[in-house]
Amino acid sequence: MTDSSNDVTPDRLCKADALPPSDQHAQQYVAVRNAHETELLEDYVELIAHLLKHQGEARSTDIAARMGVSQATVSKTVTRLKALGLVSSKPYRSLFLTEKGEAMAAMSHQRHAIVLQFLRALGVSDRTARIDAEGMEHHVSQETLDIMQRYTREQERRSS
Amino acid sequence: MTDSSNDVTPDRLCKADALPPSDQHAQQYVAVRNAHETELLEDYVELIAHLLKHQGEARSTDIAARMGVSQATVSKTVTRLKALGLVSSKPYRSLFLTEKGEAMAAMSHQRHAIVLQFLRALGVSDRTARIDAEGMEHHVSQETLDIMQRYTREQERRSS
DNA sequence: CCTACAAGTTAACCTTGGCTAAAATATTAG
DNA sequence: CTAATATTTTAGCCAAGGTTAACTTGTAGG
Repeated sequence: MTDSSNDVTPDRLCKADALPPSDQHAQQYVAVRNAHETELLEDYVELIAHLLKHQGEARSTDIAARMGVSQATVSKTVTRLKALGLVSSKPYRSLFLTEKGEAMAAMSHQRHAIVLQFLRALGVSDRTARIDAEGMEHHVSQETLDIMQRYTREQERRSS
Repeated sequence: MTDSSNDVTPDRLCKADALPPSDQHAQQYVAVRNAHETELLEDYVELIAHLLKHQGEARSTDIAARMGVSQATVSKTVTRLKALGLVSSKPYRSLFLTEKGEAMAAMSHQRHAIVLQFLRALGVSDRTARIDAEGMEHHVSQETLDIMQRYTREQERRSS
């Protein structure tokens, strides 16, 4: 029995609780896995962009400190970012973003900002909002982002 | 210069945009990495609990289909779940949750439901809400969950 | 100028979470 | 009961993202 639709399921137990069909359900997990793949890259370029803008320079040391990892890890990840054409740098020198990297950083930063502002508008404390936004940002679709942005604006309008 | 607080930063460019201090910033990423570690485990136990409840049985085949991975992958992950004391099973037979596994499944399911309902209450379409909830659920703190739940109830009250 | 220290890189290792292919075990049909 | 089919497990592979330790390169001070 490969198909689970013709089963002797205790249907009395479920209701609105039912899962979507297998293939559709699988796509959800696939989407999450895909998000995971780019997550770290996005965090890096976002952070690099920020450092470039606010410190004038993006150094491995600072990235390591901010990401909470060792410099060796940064070095390895940067190698990957370079291979992907997101970052450029000369050996032992500080980092720069390619156009592609900048584009990704801008997108990522915008999404991050939308989620963060939304959480604050909802009433979440600053500390928590920051942590949650960091984790959530990569999993929020455009549709939801639009709705969040609308909500935030609505809240701001009211409190002014 | 290890400390980045005494820098010649172009401060005119920032504002509300400033990053938190390095150590605090690092904690955010650490939190996300920690969440990632348990994410998959939670998804598995949640799914197993669901299958047990709705199909009466949790089989590797179904899990593989629902998660969108190969059976070999399921087998390997289940080994890990068993080592962690979340799942029990005899070789070549279907799976069960330990008490610990059931507790985790219940928590995870509740969180999932809160996030999903919240997104729907916000006005996100069902399809998108499902996908986003799947990705977001592991990154939403208790504080935010409480606020989401309150919001959802508020919405439901209004539309009745 | 050269020496010490800071910063970046490399090497060797680990775990997780995927995969395919092949082997072992159940189940079902004839 | 046995043969075909379905399911589960195992083995061997890979990439990502961590680690520490050792090495290289850059930068300041004396």
